[in-house]
Amino acid sequence: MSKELEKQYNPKNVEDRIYKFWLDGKYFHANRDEKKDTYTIVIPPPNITGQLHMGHALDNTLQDILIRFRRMQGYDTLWIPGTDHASIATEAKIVEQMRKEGLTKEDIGREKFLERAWDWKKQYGGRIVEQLKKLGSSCDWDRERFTLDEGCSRAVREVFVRLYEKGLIYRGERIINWCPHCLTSISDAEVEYEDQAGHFWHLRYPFKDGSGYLELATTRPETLLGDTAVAVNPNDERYRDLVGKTLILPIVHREIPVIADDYVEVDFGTGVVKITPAHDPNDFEVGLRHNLPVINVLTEDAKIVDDYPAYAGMDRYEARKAIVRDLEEEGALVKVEDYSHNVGSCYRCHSTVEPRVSKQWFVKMEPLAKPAIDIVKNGTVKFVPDRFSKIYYHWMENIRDWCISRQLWWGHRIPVWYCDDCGEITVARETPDCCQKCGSKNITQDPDTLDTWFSSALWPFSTLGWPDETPDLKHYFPTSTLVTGYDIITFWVSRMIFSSCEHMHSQPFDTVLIHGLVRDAQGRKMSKSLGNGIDPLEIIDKYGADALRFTLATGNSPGNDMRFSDEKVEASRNFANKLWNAARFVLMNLDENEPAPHIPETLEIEDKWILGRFNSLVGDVTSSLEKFELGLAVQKLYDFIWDVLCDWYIELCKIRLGGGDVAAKNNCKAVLVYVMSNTLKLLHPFMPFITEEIWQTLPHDGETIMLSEWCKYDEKLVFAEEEAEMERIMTAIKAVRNRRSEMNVAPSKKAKVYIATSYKDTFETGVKFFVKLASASDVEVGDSFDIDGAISVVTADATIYLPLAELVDFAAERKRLEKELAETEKKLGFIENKLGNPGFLAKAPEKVIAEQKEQGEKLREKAALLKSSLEKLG
RNA sequence: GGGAGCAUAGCUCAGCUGGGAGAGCAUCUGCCUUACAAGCAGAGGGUCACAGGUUCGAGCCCUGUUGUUCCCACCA
Repeated sequence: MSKELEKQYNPKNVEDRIYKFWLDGKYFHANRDEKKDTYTIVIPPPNITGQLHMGHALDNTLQDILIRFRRMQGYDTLWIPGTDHASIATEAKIVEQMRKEGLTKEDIGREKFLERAWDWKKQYGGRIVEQLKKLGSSCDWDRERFTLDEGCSRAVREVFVRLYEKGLIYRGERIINWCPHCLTSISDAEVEYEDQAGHFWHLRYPFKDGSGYLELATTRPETLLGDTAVAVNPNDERYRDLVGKTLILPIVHREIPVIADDYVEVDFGTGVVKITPAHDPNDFEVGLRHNLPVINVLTEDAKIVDDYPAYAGMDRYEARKAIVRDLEEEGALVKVEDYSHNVGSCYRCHSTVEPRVSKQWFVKMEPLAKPAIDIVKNGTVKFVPDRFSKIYYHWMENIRDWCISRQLWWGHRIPVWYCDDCGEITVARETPDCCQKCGSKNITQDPDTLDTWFSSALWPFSTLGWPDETPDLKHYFPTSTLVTGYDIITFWVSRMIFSSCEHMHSQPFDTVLIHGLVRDAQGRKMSKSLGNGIDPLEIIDKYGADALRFTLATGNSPGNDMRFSDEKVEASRNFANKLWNAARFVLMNLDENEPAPHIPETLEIEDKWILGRFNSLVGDVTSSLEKFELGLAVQKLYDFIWDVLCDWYIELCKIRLGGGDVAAKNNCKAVLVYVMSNTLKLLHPFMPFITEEIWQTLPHDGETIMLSEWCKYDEKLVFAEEEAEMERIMTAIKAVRNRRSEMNVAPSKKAKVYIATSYKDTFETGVKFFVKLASASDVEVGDSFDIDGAISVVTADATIYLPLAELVDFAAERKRLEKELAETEKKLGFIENKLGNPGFLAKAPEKVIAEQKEQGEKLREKAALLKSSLEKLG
């Protein structure tokens, strides 16, 4: 024993070693104990392209806190780690990598491309996993999964086939969001909208019969090439007679009809809308209703098609300029206005999305959404904080069919084969060798892959072995808590919920704990383009993982964003150091063969006080954690360790530890070890490394703190009387310190202290505390004293005299006492007012009234003592 | 256009089901008191955005206003 610790805590000497110790001990591994209740978390799988950022650090810190807490509470805990193949993001990276080599996807072909992608995964997929370990994450690495691994792929195929067979997956020619840069369709959720400055071009389309023209406005004049009608509202008096007439489309000189449709707003613009079914979702709908032709004028990469020689090959914006110029020449341009409108862009590459008509696979959402809404409404799945369920409902209630096919190569290939002979579609779990209808061997698999979120939607059960009925699935599903940011509720959380309802007939998890974004010190979103991102690994390197975790947990309430700054991490680092030094103090007082933590038979008042305070802490921290109030829990721990344990209890212990009474010394050590060791347990989920390191050096039972038993609130450790007594003493000590400080009396200058009080026993017990903590040379306790030239310090329980006559300015002393009396009487006034209010006495709870009475009594006593002190001053 | 969050000490934020406001950092004063100067002991600093309302009592609940951030939405 008597291990020496360094004077300052150095996480670098500790963290990697401790993490290896945990891994070697297999402490993270879930052993599937059928007798225990389970607590399960699945990690939001980070992209294999990713590097650990502050968002991950926060997300995983919160998960690790919860999982460590529950593990110590005795649950059979499982935290499943894994990564996401991130089809669009990864493919973009590989394409970019190839571009630098002068290669394209088509150059090397699908097979070679996928080889490259898997190489990428091998090379970089493990990077973020290693970074999660640096953070201290206690994941069961033996169960690590990947969304594109064998098992997840089986789950994806199973789900696809099931939904197809139920008629919930269909293929259709629809207008979808197309990214002209990524060259793939994307879902509605993957489009980000923002206001952009643009223009409103007012155009006139002439009637074929020469009877004038219709004026309309557009933000995208280039789409005019694909116009197949012009629409007005059927109730619009101005245009009623014109419906059915024929217009000549400028430039193109195609004949198009004037149609009537409710979609057109009478009051907006001229009340006339050009209809381009191929390039606008609304126009597409109008086109369907009116059987309009769909004329596609743009290529995949958003250039004008060859059908229009004048503009063929032009980029959409180039074409816009050219067409506006030509419209002007033709006299069809009336005017141009500035106009700000909402433009959608790809969430991955931020190119402006192009609505495009194409054949895609969709999931029919309405039947899936209903049970998913119910399961939240009936409380089976709870959002924390609850307000996020509104976002969820809103999304689910207005949901549209989910476009799941992607024109990408990296991902789950759609399990659909087309027969080249009979045209039949074969949808199968296993790769078929012939057409299910005609038996032809000439079948070709659909070239597309599935949306990344299709596989992550199955994550809570695919990672446990589904579609097989594995023991893990039976034991650990449904999972307990999902921890994630509010930014992916629609992308991910909602899809896991409806997928689980559909395939598991149960909730995927009981609680969704939502956290906010980690912003920079100025409150800006951390982003690559701003270059204001803070690298968690650098922070860990500089301050340690515990300090980072503590910072992320502190002052963070569910759902709210937080700001991150070095100053905050410094404060956390200082706290770790404080704890470290408290441990050093305890250790240097221990002998070899010190017994394991226990509460001794004989307890002094200060022991009962600290045990009582500790016991309350146990209750507070436990209930806060159970309510997901991690920020509150960590604050309570900070306050207890620093203000209660270090600033008071350890100081008080020095009296016995420095004395000659061996029995007293041993009792003191026992309490100290007990409180320290158990406090470490409470702190362990937040600061796993330092708590393990210290716990190991203290007397302990068991191999590791992370498997030690979580403390329980104990009725036997309630010492209300002793706590009250200690508070009286502490209040008096603080008052003396305050007076001495105000008078600039150096701590080295000791003075005798006279305590006049009706709590004589309490203060007799406290004499040694005054000597130690209030610079007292000697203490005398009595009913009253009459000392000339002393300054008096008044609390509710005592008047304390300090004979520092040479330092006393009596005029100032009088002033000070008068001021304090005024303040006391003011406070007393408030309370007496309240107690004199019949409404208060009639309606306030007993407890509150009693508290107020007690407080009033204290203030009255204090006022009386102050008055008598003033009288004595003369 | 709809919805949500936030507004508390100079700064960053806590404040659980309503009982008279807290922390960290910063500032000021004194201390190397043998665990810790990444420390110890003190101090100053707030009509809890504004205006109403409910209540014996409001930072907390209700209504409105202002500022701010975000989400959702097919007005060309």
